[in-house]
Amino acid sequence: MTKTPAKSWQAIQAEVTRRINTRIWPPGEMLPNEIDLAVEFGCARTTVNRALQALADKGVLERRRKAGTRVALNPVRKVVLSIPIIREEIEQSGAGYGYQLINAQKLPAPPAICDALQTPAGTKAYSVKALHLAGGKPFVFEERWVNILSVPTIQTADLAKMSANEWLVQNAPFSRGTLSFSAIIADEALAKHLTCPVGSALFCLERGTWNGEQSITRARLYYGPGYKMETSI
Amino acid sequence: MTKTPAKSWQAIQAEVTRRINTRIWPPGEMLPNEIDLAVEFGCARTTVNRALQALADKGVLERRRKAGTRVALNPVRKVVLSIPIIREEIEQSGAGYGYQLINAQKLPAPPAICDALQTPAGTKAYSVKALHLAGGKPFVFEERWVNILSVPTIQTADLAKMSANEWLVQNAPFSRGTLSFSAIIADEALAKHLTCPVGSALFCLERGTWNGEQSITRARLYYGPGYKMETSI
DNA sequence: GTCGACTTTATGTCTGCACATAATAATCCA
DNA sequence: TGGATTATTATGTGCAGACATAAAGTCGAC
Repeated sequence: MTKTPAKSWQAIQAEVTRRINTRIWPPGEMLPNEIDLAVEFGCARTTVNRALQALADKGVLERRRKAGTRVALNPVRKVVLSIPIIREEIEQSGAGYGYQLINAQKLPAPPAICDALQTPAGTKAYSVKALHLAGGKPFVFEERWVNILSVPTIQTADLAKMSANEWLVQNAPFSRGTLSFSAIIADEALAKHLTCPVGSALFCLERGTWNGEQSITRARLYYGPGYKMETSI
Repeated sequence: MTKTPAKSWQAIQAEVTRRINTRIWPPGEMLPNEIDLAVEFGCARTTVNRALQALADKGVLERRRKAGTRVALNPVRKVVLSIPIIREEIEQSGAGYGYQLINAQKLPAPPAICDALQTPAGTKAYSVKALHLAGGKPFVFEERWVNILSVPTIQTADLAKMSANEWLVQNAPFSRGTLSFSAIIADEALAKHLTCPVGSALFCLERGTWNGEQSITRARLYYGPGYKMETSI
């Protein structure tokens, strides 16, 4: 067996990845325990542990106490997706960022929203509609409901100057959230806001946030036609 | 200052998260260095380091040598998205999984594909079209091109029995890949395959994989109307 | 004053050791 | 034989100490 001199845990990670990719350790294969690997690599077990844990986080390895470590049968299931901050995303593309508040008002929330916000049916919530512009053109249409039981102060915020998202980030902490991606047909209202044809396919990102058990907000971001959200593995 | 007895790095992570959420450390705020935190928490610096690193990985903190650690201005940008294995996704929903090969043949690849596969324009590639069924109904339509310069053996694979994805996972290792999500209008061909109306909005996942500098495959998965890809933060 | 070289500092990582924990394997007893 | 108890084992985590490294700050030469 070839001696593999390793310096850092990243080097070990790379070597393990290489062995997986070259099928030295095919999917499903058990790999030697940390102590043996540490001996082989000439380093401390802690270092091996760190490398393997990182790979397990990525979903490349599956580890169980006592059972040991094995190569995941379905590699590459987990991807780190950076949810772009709209402003940054636009500015990085070189276009100027613009923001336009369409309206913000307290309204009786539709049943689906009351359900999502966990408020009694018919409760009022704060509705915010806004447009994010790239180079003066509509880029994302934002449709948001804010739970005024959790965040009453939003009603006094000047959302024409600061986007609801930025305001919430600074004023309403949250502990967990959900995200979903879907495709949706542009109806007349959406088409008008995004100045695109009715019937276009829009990429939709829906986000809900909670602070503990309290629901904060629920937002839908409709991206203009042709938008792609990209990431790499 | 209140003494915070901490047991594990997860507890420290939780405490730091709490301080961020409650604005004790607002966005942009510098936090004490690891040594001071270790003293405060009554643990080793290693333990603090681990907690903070985990938070930095999540995008909650920004760390730079010498500069120190600060609360990220734009929290929660990074999300771990588990790309569902179609078969598992369907089986988990309780529906039976079905797979149907539509066709697999060597064809001159369109320019966009040659470009993506990094082969000379007009080169032939292996085209695979297939359908994944949930409970007998079309769920995902898969349109794939495989680089036969990198993976010639795919031409002899029996893709009626094993999906191209599974075959590739077992036979063609890759070192990196790209993913993109978008929304697309169902044209006649797509509508026919997915038995949905022409003009439906389809969620589209496009994946490209490479082994080193060699391109392996490029696939598009078209999900039926109404599909949502979900994750939580 | 400006540019480089040196110092300082906070994080990054490694080591060796110890003990905790989960899950399997082995054993024991009814 | 079968079910519960105990041992074994691989990973999970903690600690103290050391050195590495990047980057900000400082100081000196010109």
